[in-house]
Amino acid sequence: MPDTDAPSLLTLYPAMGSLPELLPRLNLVRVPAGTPLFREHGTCQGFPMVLQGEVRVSRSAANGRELELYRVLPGEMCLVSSAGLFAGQPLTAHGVTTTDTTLTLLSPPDFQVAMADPGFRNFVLGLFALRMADLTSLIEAVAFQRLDSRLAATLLGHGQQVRATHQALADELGTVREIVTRLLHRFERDGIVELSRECITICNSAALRNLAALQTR
Amino acid sequence: MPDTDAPSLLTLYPAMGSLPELLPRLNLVRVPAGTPLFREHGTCQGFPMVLQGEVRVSRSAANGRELELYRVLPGEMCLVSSAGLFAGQPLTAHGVTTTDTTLTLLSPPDFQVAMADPGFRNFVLGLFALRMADLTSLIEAVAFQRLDSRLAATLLGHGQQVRATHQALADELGTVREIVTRLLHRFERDGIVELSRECITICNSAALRNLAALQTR
DNA sequence: GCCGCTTTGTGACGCAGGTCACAGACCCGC
DNA sequence: GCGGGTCTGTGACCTGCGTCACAAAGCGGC
Repeated sequence: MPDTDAPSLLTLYPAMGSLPELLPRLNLVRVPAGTPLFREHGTCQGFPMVLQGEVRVSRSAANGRELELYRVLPGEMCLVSSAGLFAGQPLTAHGVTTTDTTLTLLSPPDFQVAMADPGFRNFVLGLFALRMADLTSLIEAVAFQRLDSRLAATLLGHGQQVRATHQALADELGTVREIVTRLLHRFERDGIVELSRECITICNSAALRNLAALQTR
Repeated sequence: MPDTDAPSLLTLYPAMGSLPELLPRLNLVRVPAGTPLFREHGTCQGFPMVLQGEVRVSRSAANGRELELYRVLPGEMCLVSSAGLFAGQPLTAHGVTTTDTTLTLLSPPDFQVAMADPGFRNFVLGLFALRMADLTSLIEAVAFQRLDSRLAATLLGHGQQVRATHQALADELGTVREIVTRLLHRFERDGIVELSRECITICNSAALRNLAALQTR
């Protein structure tokens, strides 16, 4: 894992520039990949800001299936978790780091202070807007797109070489392992990907993009 | 349509109490049921606040199917439409009034002014939080619940007598008319509802609640 | 090499939900 | 009452996706 120094907080969160008084109170935390940061029904301590790494936010259902809602990248904040702080408490999702991650937590009172700043305010509102758009797109995908289409899109979002188990992909899509295996083999048969253990190599990304393009079910 | 005077803005939006300077700039608009307020890819003029009535926010897919995202009730604001103002422009949903509706529009500059007030800020953040929770619940429903379950829940949300066409219910659920008809007849056969043209009477709401309760598919 | 783990492959089977192509039923205006 | 509309009913059929119950790889430790 290439582990350079974390880029400075101000680079990723320029809106904090006008809030120098808060900076000393932010202590960075480094956590390894796979650390659970919060889970459903838990309470939320504050507003996580990611400096480096990635947080996977997903929701799991009764039957043990799971579905990824979105990922939090450096320069973003995790709003689902913080959303609990405004209205009814209980979190509706859980978050886990996918890689080694550096983050910091803005306490609720500090958040209030920060929100008094117009720049920070617009930053947060922008994040909210993006998330809402993400979620509605996900709704549309789940409701109207076929799984092969969604799997194609997911693969494209993981680079040329996708290092993931079929189960992990299933959890991302909200389905089960067998289906992912089946679809991947269909892709392989069509020369779109090559498969090996925990590794999917994309051969024909044009075809994948084609599949990913809206396709009713 | 029982049409009393609209309750005062301050009753529904107490957070506006500390912003008296904005009140004179808010002019109320009355629109009839079925008025389209905004559509996807449109731009957004401002932040709609509903005083009376209801706005249905939904998203439609390529194949002509439609899916309701949520409804905006008096005392709320429509955030999907306003979200476009922060980040990338294009709206991802469209909104239509379901009944005669009274609303007012907060212009973007006025919104900025309002957001400077801590009370209003928390009000807006609370709404965002609620919407996010709504949307994630919808995602879970669409991904993991069966249609009979979701239909049951939808019926329960419409009072004792549901006045709606099967097509309208289908649009709410993101499915097609035939399926709704089929499921409703199953409900009728089981003595849960009684059917007549554009009207569904709930006989056994306990059974409906039972159906609506999480049920894997 | 042996053993136990995780990951993958596979085929039979079921079923919810979507599609199509209708036929009635009801409603309203003329 | 007749003819247009919008609603509703229905049955045959298809298919994506999930379930189950396995078997076989590959990988690692000892």
